Amino acid sequence: MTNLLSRPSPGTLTSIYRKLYSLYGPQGWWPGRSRFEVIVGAILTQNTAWSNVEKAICNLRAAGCLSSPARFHRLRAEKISRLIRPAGYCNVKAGRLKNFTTFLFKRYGGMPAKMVRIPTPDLRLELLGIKGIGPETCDSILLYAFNRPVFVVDSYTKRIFSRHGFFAADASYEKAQALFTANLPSDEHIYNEYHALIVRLAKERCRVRPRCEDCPLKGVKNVAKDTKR
DNA sequence: GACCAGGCACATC
DNA sequence: GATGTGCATGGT
Repeated sequence: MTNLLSRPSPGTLTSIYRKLYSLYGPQGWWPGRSRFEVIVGAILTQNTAWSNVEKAICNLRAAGCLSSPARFHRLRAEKISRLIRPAGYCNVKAGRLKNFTTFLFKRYGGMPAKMVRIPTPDLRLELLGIKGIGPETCDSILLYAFNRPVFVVDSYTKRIFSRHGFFAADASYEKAQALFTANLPSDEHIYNEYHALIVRLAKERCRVRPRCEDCPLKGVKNVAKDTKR
């Protein structure tokens, strides 16, 4: 019971990573001045272009709302909604941000730094328990705000790697994630760059030329043994 | 005017 | 469990 179409040859995913890294270089993810700001960005970027998230974050910064979680937590949802308007879904996201800060204060006294001592699997479950934080947002927070070696699977990753036969297009989040964690060293730096590089690749090429002949992934050997679906 | 963008929750079947 | 829909704005 796997959605994997084939098991990649040893080193395949590493060589793709090297290829992308040599092509694009370090991506410098995640832009954010604090753990809290990274978390806010992770929620704001749900189904939203980062350029629009930046506008919302600028508004929050200018209003002094990101100087501390406490400051943010005191804001009313209506005010947050106004400030994050450029990021879209402002009412929904204002609620989600409030859900997170409510959790943060109830569980950790409003201090993200206190979350660093929690083991990754436990922290993951806690975050997933917050309404508005799904697998991708949760893993983005773990990786980019807390430097945990958790691979983030987004729609680009699914689209690109299913097209190249690594897993079925309808593979679950966990199955897709397992492909990477099982075939890469458990290294926060690699996961950080890999995800960012996939996004870069998708934005730069695949949207324009979905079947481009010079795709960087083309020619990378994937296939060892076929396995059942 | 259509489509897409660094998702998620909820209702329905 | 799978699928469809609402949520919203800004750029191309």
